[in-house]
Parts: sequence; structure tokens; C-alpha cells
Amino acid sequence: MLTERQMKILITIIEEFVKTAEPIGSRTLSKMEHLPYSPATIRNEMADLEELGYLEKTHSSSGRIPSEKGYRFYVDYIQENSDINSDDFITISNLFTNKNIEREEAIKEAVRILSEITNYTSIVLGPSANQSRVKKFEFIPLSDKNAVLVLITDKGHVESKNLIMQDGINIKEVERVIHLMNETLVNCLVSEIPEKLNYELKPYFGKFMEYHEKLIDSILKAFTTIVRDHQYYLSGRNNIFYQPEFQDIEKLQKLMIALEDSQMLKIIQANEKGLQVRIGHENHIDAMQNCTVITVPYQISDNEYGTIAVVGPTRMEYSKVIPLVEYIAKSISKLYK
Amino acid sequence: MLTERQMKILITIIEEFVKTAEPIGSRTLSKMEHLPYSPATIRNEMADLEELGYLEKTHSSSGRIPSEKGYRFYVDYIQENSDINSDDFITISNLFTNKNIEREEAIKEAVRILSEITNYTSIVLGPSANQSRVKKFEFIPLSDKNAVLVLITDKGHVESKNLIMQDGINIKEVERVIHLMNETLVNCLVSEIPEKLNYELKPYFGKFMEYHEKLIDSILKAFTTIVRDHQYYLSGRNNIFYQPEFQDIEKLQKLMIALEDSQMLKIIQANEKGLQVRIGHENHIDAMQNCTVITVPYQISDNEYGTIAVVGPTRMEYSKVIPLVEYIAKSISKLYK
DNA sequence: ATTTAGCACTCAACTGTTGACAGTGCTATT
DNA sequence: AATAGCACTGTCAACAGTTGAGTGCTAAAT
Repeated sequence: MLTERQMKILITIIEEFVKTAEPIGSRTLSKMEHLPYSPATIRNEMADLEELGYLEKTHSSSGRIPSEKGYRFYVDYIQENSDINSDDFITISNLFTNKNIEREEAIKEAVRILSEITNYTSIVLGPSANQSRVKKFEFIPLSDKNAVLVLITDKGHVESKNLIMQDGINIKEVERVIHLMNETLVNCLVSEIPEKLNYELKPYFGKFMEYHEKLIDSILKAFTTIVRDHQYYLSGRNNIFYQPEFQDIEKLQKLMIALEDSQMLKIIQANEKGLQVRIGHENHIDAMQNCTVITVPYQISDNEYGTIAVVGPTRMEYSKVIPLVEYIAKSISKLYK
Repeated sequence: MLTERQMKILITIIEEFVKTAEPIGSRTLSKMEHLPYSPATIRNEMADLEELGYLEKTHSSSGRIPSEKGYRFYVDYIQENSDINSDDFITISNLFTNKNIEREEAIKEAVRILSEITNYTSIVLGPSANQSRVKKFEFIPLSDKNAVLVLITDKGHVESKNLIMQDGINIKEVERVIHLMNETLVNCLVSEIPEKLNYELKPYFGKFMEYHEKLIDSILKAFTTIVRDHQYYLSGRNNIFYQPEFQDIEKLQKLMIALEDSQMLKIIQANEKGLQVRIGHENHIDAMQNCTVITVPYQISDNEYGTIAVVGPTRMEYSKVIPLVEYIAKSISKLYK
């Protein structure tokens, strides 16, 4: 285990490195008044901390920087001694007063502010519509070639599609198809739509007119997205530019591409357990070896969960970010209760 | 005016520079079989072309690169002699067959492919809902605290909002408000919604219950976005990384930020006249001095226009991109007819 | 009157060298 | 156990020298 002094030194190095992004040397530490030891003493302690895996060197004669293990220690440490900076909290709590009763806007706004305060990138992942049930399909003809089809679920998901009737498809016929769709599909799980369309509705029509099949295929295609997709909202992506660890254009590029990749979803989505901090390699994504991802779930109905995530360099202001995301997630969850 | 030979040289320089992104020297040109002149002769011509403003040097002893005026000449030239590469066209025309009758998806997909083929960034700007009329508001209560409000317009815009009833607001009351909203607002322009809510509906309720005002404010806020916003879809943003002119991280950053800026909208939105090519400074955006923006409108109903845009470096493959965007816009417009 | 060959000149990009400097590890001393 | 001293290491920026691609100009050739 670490001695009191080692902990003090380790934490000071981390906090200093978070500020400056420069390796910290023994002389710098020795000058601090809460570390009244000579550089040599500190060097010895640093050598020990390095041997234990908490610190690293960038090259043989450089100062030290925290390792992932170092950050992990730090994160666990501050989660016990968490300390709240009230200023930012006021800004956010204002968002969730009755001025703004539209949920999605409020969440987006909160996350926008989150990335502004922290200077990192943040993400909202809304709940998937998978476990919702069809409340109704609404079909609205607009002209003889155009119509809108709207799907509304019991959890409030709304998905609309602008349909275009190609030659040979009559809008009256479509209306009949939709009518039957409603009868067949209302109250069934959104995830079952494709299956039901294919095996219950299609055979029924197939006997009569061959172009109905084409039509149903199109509708099918139109609504597969709702089954598959989560709402995914990225905010503050451009903040990455300001991080010194991403001045290298290739790393920058890889990270930006990763942020839009489906791997990202897997990371963010997996946890309903509470706050998670994934440091560096714990993310299992190549482009994110220098990144920490903090995720925290929020609840918007009995069994619907979304996630808020913050993506930043491993050299992240954990003590600021962690309480903040927790507070936001809590505020959102409170709305529903 | 330019002599035949000058034109030949100018066009060769541009096409060569588009390929390599390197300044072109007289020796290189002289080696090409359609330019059977000695380096010295070509040097003289290049000096003249520079004096006329079609070419530039990066430094006093470098080869030449095209100036904006040079590109302008080139673009005007190829638009007369446009020449269509059929391979890419097949990919795109497949998108607009009856396999896919959902308009928005088809457009997005087309633009996604556009940025893939060209390796530039492309943008769809959907028509604003401003000139649409309210067809109906649909109000769907989900629980005693949650409800969905859906607005559908005569042009097929659908906007949905998840409302959360804060303490003191009863969902039955809300239902009544929506009912009255429907009566007041159906058939009026979307752009008039705020006004009508404020001056026709609010006074009526205000007398009875003060919290109705709060409620209407919230609904108002929820639906201002639909009035203001166009659909804005960006594809292939990460292609910018591959352009040698944006290896400088600062330029890259500025461009990426500009792409999400509202100035962008103004550029893209302004023209219903047909294809436009804006080269470098013609964009009047600082971060886009090295960029060309090609825009072309598409029509989706009697008086609804959207825009497709391609953003790339001024050193762009004009002869490939221009016919392609024109073809896509035409294909989309054909859907509606 | 064009076109071309020849030559001096320019500038960017690369190379190798150097010295300053920040920091370390080790050892001897307090 | 803590510290002072010292040799050592790697980074960084500045500098000079070299190379090479390309130009402009002039004089000769067509």
C-alpha cells in the first residue's frame, strides 16, 4: 500500500499534470509548501511510485506523468472525497425548472452546457425504442404522390417518414394497407414490427396484388431504423482541438472517426449500474487509448434508460466532471419521478 | 483574351495541380505530349498567365499553382464542355428506384454516397417548414406526468415534443389547451404559430388560470425550433482530414467549426437559381478561403426547395463533382414530379 | 518574330552540429 | 531516513551548409 506521503505526492503530480499537461519534475514538487521535502527525497518516492506502476516517464530523463493505474487510483480516491463546486450546478439546475418542459431539449441543452463547462466532448444516448409498443400509425396523404406516415409509441417515440408513391402505386390502396397495419401492429413491440409485417401482413396481401409486397417492403425498410437506432447526440466535438494530446493530426482524426463509430455505442450503452469511469485501455478502442470515457445512466420512465457520457483525455479534470455528470443525470431522472 | 496555347497550359496546370496538390513547373509541363514546347517557352507563357492573374507562385522560385481566377476560368470552361462519368451515376440512380420510397432516407443516402465518391464533405439543407401550414396537433398522454405533442404540416413536416408536466399542471387541463390550439392554429402558417399562441390563445386563457400561461410558453418554446430550423445533414465531415491543404491543425479546426456555424446556412440557402460554384473568397467566410462550395437546389413540392452542397478545397475535382451533384439534385426533384 | 539553350539566382527542405536546460539515478554525507 | 552533489540522459531550438527544383533573363537559333 501507499504511504501517506506517497499518496500526497501522487495526487499532487496528477493534479498538476491535469492542469499543465507537462511532465512534473522533483524540483517543482519540492517547491510546494505542502511537500516540504528536498527534490532528492521526492525523486526517491517517485522512483518507488513508478516501480509500483502509478507513474511513468516520457523518456529516461524526463519528469513523471501519471499512468492509467495512477488515474485509476485518483478517481477512486476522489469519489470518496467528492467535493462540489456550486457555481456550475446553478446553471444546470436552472435548465430543469418549469421554464422548459420539453424533455429532449432540456437534456440536449444540459449536455451542451456540460461540454462547455468541461471543455470535453459529451454525448447523450437516448433509450432505444426497442421495448416500446406501437400506439398508432398515422397516415396523412399530402398529394397524389406524397404522404406522411407517423409512428407513435407508448413511450413517446415518434418516427415519421415521407413516402413517395412511385408509378403504379395508388394512394387509396396504400391507405388500406396502413389501416390493416394499424390493426395488426397496434400494441405490439416495436422490435417485432419487421417480423409481423413480413409474416402476418404480407402473405395476406400477396395473394391479391403483387405491388403491395413492394410497398410493404418499403415501409419495412423505413421503419427498421427506429428499431435499431438510439438517439445519439454529440456535443462539443470541436473541443478536442484544444487538448494538447490531440495536436497530432492523426490521433485527432482517429478519435473523431471513433466518436461516430458504432463501437462507441457499445461502450456507452452497456451499463445501467451507475457512474462508470473508463480510463485509457479500459475502453478497448484503439483510438481512445489516451481518452477517458465517463458514463452515467439516467432514467426517463419505469424501464427506459439513457446514458450521458463525457469523452476527454485521460488527463481529465475528474474532480470537476464526475460530480457534474452525476448531477445532470440525477436531474433528468428526477423529471420523470 | 487567352490564346489557344495559354488556355491549354492553364487547364493542364489546373488539372495537374488538382491531382497532386504540388506546384507545377515548366519542365513537367514540357514533358507532356500535348504540350510540345520547351520549358523556356512555357515559362514565358506562365509568366504571362501570372500577370493576367490566372496563376500564382508559392514563393519566388516555385512552380505555379492556379489562382482563384484560374479556377473560375476552369469552372466556366468545363461547364460548357461537361463530360459525364457513367460509373458513379449508376450507383446513385439505383437509390431512387422504387426500392426506396422514403424520401428523406433516399436523399441522405445519396449525399452519403456523394461524399464517399468525391472524398469531400457534403451537406443537405432541407426546406424550412416556414411556409407550411399546420395540418394538426396530436396530443398523446403517456402517463400522468408525460405526454407527446406532435405537429404535422401540410408539406409533411413532423415535429414531436415530449412534454413533462411539472407540479401543478394537470394533464386534463393540458388536453383542453391543445384542443383549443388545434381549433385556433389549424391551417395557419407554421411561422405564425408563436404570434397566434401569444396574442390569440394566451389572453383567452390568462383570465382563468395563471399556469396556462406557463404551459403555453413552454409549448411556444418547444415549437420555435420548427419555425427557425432547416433540416441540416452533414456527411463526410471527416474527409477533410485527407486533404493536404488541411494538414495544418488550425485551418482544419476553423473549417470544422465553420461547417457547423450558422454562416454556412446563409451561403447554402440563398440560391434557388441553379448550380452555383463559390471559389475561395467568394464564400465570404474566413475559414473557407481555401474552400470551394458547390450548391444546387432540389425541389420536393410546388414551392419547397432544399439544397445540396459539396464543400472541398478550391483544388477540387470540379469536372467530377459538378455533374454529380447536378444529377443527384435532378433525381430528387424528379421524385416529386 | 518566335522559340530555345544557357546561366545565375532564389527559396524550401533537409542534414548535422552545438549548447542550453530540465530532469534523473546514484553515492556519499548529514 | 533525508539530503547534497555530481555525472549522465534526452529534448529542443538555433545555426550553417547542402541539395534540388524552379525561375527570369539574355543571347543565339530558327
